[in-house]
Amino acid sequence: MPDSAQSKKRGPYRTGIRRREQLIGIAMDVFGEHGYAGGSLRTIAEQAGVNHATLIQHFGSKEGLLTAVLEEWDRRTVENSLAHVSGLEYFRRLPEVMASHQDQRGLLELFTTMAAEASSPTHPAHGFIQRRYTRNLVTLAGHLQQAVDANDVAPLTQPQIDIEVRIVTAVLDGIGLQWLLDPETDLRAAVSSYIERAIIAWQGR
Amino acid sequence: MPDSAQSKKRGPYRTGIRRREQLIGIAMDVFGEHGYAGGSLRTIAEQAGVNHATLIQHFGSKEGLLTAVLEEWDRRTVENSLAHVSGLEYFRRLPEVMASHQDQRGLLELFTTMAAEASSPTHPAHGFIQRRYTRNLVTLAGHLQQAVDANDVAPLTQPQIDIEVRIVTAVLDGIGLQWLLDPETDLRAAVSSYIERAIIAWQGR
DNA sequence: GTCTATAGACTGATAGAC
DNA sequence: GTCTATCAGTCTATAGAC
Repeated sequence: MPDSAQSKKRGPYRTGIRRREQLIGIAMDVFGEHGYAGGSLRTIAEQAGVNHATLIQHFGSKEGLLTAVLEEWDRRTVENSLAHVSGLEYFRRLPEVMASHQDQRGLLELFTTMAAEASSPTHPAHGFIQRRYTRNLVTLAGHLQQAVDANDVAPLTQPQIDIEVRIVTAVLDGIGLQWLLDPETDLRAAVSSYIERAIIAWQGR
Repeated sequence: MPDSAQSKKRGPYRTGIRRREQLIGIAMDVFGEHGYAGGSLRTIAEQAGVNHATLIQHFGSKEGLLTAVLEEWDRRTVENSLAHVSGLEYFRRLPEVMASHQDQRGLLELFTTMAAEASSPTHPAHGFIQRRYTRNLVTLAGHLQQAVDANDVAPLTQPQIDIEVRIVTAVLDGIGLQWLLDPETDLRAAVSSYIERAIIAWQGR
């Protein structure tokens, strides 16, 4: 397991970082399953096999842990799937991206639960989720605009683009929720069905 | 206000019922804003100006109160909007129905938060929400099938119908969430935009 | 029908031993 | 870096007075 050269001097430092990542992973599952208010530090600590005070030591507070969890989630979803893709191809990839969530139910539970909970302005993650959605809409709008510029689809006004990317986002969120509630739901087929029709509609004007 | 004939004998009974309805209404707001785990009986009782023990007396337990809230929400949304409409007309009404939610933010918050929270099988409302979604999908599928039978749209297989109504539901849920996160969102325009395109796609095969 | 009082468990957080 | 011990606060629920 240990690197032969550096394990003795930096061992403790390494284990600290790894422990931190492990704690974040477990917190993701618990927050995803019980929400923020319903997921206690003690529950998370128990599943990790550490004391609940350790969590405070690492993250300062419960809200600090939540922030770390959200940043990790952001990092995974961004780096994960959609780099090096742009324009219409970006949208064509979305069914595949959603289908990949089926292997990580906890992540999708976290996202769905936090987005709903954080719609209340008093929730600790409210600002984070708001910024996250805005950024996502801007990204999607950029790719659709790019498709327009490349003549892959017919021209669209800015308000039209705004509505289109909102609908795409809504379909992804809504179908994800339906899959959580009923795993029989064919995620890929539903998203694919919508995207294909949307692209045809964008092209045919 | 009181019925002249019976008010004296049944007065206390009446106030009990009215109080119960008032408590349910306040609980809807609190659960909608803080979720189930985050919305305490004390907070609800405080906003109602009664003791928290009163809530237990009325509803037996916190979960009993949640059940009462969900049933009331179900009753309102069902009776409210879409009776006496069927087939394609049912879908054409949806943008208007969603737009009407803008006057009752609390109800939409409740629905969104509970649906997400209850995706966890351990949540008290899990079964209720599952049945609610199934029933809704069946209703939508029935109206789409009716449109097919009336030759308002081209024939669709059963799996196709299933996917179509899932996408419609997803759009409604997803756009609702976006409006909660950003009240600038044009609910009506987004839903209307999707429904119109969907109907055109259903017709043109 | 609503109240006070209280039980008993759980919460997030702090201090200090090792 | 992780632990135990403990804090004050909050939770749901019960019992009984009025």
